[in-house]
Amino acid sequence: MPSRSAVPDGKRPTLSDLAARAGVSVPLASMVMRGAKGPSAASRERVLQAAQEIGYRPDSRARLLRSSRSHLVGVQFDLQQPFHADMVEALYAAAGAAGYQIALSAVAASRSEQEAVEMLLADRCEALILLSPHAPAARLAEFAAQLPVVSVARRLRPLTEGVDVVRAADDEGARQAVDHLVALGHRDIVHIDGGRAPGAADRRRGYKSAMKHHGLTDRVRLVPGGLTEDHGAAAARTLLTDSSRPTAVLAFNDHCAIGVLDTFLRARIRVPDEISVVGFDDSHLARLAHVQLTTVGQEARQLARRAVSRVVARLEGGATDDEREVVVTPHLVIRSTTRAPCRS
Amino acid sequence: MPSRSAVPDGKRPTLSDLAARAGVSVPLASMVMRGAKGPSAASRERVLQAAQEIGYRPDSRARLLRSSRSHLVGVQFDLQQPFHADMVEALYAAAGAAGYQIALSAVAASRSEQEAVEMLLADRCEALILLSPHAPAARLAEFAAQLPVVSVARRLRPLTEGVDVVRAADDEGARQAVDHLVALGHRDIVHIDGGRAPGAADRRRGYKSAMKHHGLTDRVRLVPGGLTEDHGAAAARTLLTDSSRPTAVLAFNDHCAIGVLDTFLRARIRVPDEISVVGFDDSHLARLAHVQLTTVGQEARQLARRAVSRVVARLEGGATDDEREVVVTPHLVIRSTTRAPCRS
DNA sequence: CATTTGATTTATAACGTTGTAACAACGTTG
DNA sequence: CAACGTTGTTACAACGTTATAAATCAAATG
Repeated sequence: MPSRSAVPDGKRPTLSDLAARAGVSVPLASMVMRGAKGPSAASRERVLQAAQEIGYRPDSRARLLRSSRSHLVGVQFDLQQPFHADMVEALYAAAGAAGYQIALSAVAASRSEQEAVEMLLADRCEALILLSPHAPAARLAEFAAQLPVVSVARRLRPLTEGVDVVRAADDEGARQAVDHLVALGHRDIVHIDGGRAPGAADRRRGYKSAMKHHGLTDRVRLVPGGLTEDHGAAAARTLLTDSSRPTAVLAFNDHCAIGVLDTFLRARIRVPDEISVVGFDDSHLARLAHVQLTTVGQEARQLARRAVSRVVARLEGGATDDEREVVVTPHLVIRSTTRAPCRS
Repeated sequence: MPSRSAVPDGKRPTLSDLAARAGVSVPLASMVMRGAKGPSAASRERVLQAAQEIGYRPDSRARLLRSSRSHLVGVQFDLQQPFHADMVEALYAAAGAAGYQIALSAVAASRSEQEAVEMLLADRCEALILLSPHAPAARLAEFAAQLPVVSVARRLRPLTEGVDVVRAADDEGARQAVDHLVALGHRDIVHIDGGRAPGAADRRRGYKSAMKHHGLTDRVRLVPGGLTEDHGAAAARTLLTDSSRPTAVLAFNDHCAIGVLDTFLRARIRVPDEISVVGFDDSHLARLAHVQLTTVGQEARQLARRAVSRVVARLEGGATDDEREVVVTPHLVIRSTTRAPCRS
């Protein structure tokens, strides 16, 4: 059996191995390793040198155990949602900047939110950031009784005690999309909605209010849709068999928009020449070279920053109640699926 | 400020809080919580009751610190790769079944593999499972000197000391795709390759050898491609401007195949009526309702199982050197982008 | 020279858990 | 009745780290 490290017995080297090697005391080695001020330049040098030699790495578990603060934020995300991937990346950055670490726990078909959260709690996280949690508000409230909880992208109404919400302004996003289309000259703008999905009601409302604002109340048209390509494709087929075809479509999200695009492509309807399509989320789907979907961006970076700063505020005592719900303004990402209608 | 738990001072309840509440000693409470045999039914009842009341949760960090074994496997994955999402899900299941837990560490544009691994090591993982690692073999070898390392989907040649490899048989996958197309009656089968990407050489080889096996050596045709939709689209355009168009295309991966499909669709070439397309990976892209791509499945579940059992073998001493490289046979998933050619 | 100061370093005690060994309390057995 | 298992319980020490306070030492002061 090959040796696993520079320490004879094959165990992972500890602070006392390090201290012994450097010829100093354990606490001093500790101070050097965590960059505390105090040790002289010479000692620091010796310890770091020794650390290099024996391949010492601090054991974060022991560290966290000792200090009452763990500076660890648990993040629950869904493996299959591209938007969550963007969020997790942004969260790493935001948390790091605030001096916190992140513990990931994934949700998937075979792994429930319950399991995911249990694990984060066992890991001694100081706070939870849940991406689009599906758990009932009551369960979230239970967690919130133990530690700060932030729900990202899932709105809670009424505001649940102790659970902060950070989300995009879905209504505002839909409004921006409509404004953009109207500015291009569109009037017959259809919204394929998301039914009972989180955010769907807001997007519907934003769509309607924007149409009204542009004096197009009589052109408002909702087609039942959903979250998937299939929903989009089905809705698009409905539009095709229709006598009066709209000149623009605002889909519930990118997935749905992709289904719409594909159906149109197969039906030989050119996008954006004959009809414009707008999605929602700015997921990586929208950015695919052959898709280049105009879409409403959710500003993952912003959402992440706000979620983290909310958590930090709660933990470090700067939380104010007027920020229990943080709403981030989304912004339209204009790509190649929108253009002026060929004739108005 | 609202109270955060059932314990007065707002701290997370510990074993001694629990023991005090239940009127027993700390070790006894510990035994109950970890389900050890010994405590009487009455004590067990009392402790569990108390745990319920004060919302006690074992602190996994303290647990792991105490016991020399952590039973923790670190998994490094790429947030943006759908195939990794499938693998992570399968790994949770496989590790759980083997009595191990998983610590996730993500790689993304703003987070390097180096950082990801550092964090896993600090977390006291006993082994690493790296999904398609890009780090140079030398770095992997360094890690392997400290703990068991498994590289999934990235082949290492020569076999790096201490690093196990678990991967799909890329050549066999390509072979299966060609066999399927030939069985349908295709003879002019083009391969859009992946250049220098991991696995590309094997897929190329499998393609060529299968063609040869079917007596189609003179029909072998390679078009330079790559990993993205753009690469596929570019290659497809090359094929379009060509005098003799093939009847089937085997793309390097699903992304590439999607680019091909889209280009054909825009050029009014019907798939699979006029031309068949096969992808590679069986990522969620292939499963999209409007894509339904015939593709070579990588068997995430199998790969995960083998990776975990490899790790367990190393940790528990059942490792044999003849399994340093585990190759899992992929299997073709036939969907709607392949069909017999309209005329041979 | 005794004493204070400031800069380094160290001893000690935690953090929350679990393994080991010891300890009661009990009925059994020779 | 003493020795003996059982069964259930507990004291104690450890895991690797860090916070606190105490100790050391050189230089600077009175």
